[in-house]
Amino acid sequence: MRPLIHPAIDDVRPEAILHALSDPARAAIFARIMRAGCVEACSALAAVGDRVIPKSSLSNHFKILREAGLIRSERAGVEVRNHSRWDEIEARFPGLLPGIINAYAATPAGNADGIAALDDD
Amino acid sequence: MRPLIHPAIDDVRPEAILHALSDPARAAIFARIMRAGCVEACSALAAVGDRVIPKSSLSNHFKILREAGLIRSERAGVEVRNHSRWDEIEARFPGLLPGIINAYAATPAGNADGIAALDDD
DNA sequence: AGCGTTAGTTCCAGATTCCCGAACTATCGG
DNA sequence: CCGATAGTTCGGGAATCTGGAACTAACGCT
Repeated sequence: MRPLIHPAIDDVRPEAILHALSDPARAAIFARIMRAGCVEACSALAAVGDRVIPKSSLSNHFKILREAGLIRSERAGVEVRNHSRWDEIEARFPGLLPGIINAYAATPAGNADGIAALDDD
Repeated sequence: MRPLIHPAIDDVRPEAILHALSDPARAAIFARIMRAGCVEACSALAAVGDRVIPKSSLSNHFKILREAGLIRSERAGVEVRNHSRWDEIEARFPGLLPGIINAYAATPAGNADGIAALDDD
């Protein structure tokens, strides 16, 4: 159980972010973490929309989001607390994340998965 | 040889765009088509950065860009002319493409592949 | 301390997707 | 009709994705 690798902000690559968010389930998870500011992992997110996601897949999704630099995960007792790295990424790649989140929000499927538009908040 | 399918703009899905552009080679190709307004396909784009791309891979890249809704391809004699669908996509998903292109442009690898920042044009 | 429970990770095999050389098709110029 | 050029399709090995099952770690309780 290795200790949760996070890339430095300067090592974050756009293709990793796009790949991570090109899966609607991961985009929905990220939107939820972003919105909540901090969401504990698997148990709280066992479903996206109406689709149930197995624990192992969920664990893998978090890993991909983490290694793309989108979230920061820290162990808090039994569970893992996940924060979005929104501000860091917005500083490095301005407009990237808002564009992506709003694009999903402009879509029926995205809405069904709980991705809502930002309009600066 | 079926006749080049393009999705209607309302059928374009964000995940398809993100997936298409999550490959740096495809992002570079798209940036080039976008910048030139219109670029004939394979022969003119046989290399991205310093990496040579085989014809079959290139053909596949164009297909993915096309089916994601990012470009429109039409046969012109022997060759295929590709146009970016930038305006349509910008109207449907405002800020999405600028965010992505600028993110790549903010990166050494992206620059090496010829992706330059926009700053509205 | 020992046990049960809960939270997540790791392992692995089947399914899917990606990559690219080789063969094929289509169009133009002579 | 022939050759050359532009691009697509085919096929199979490589890489990646998915999810069930087994495993590990941190409590809470007695």
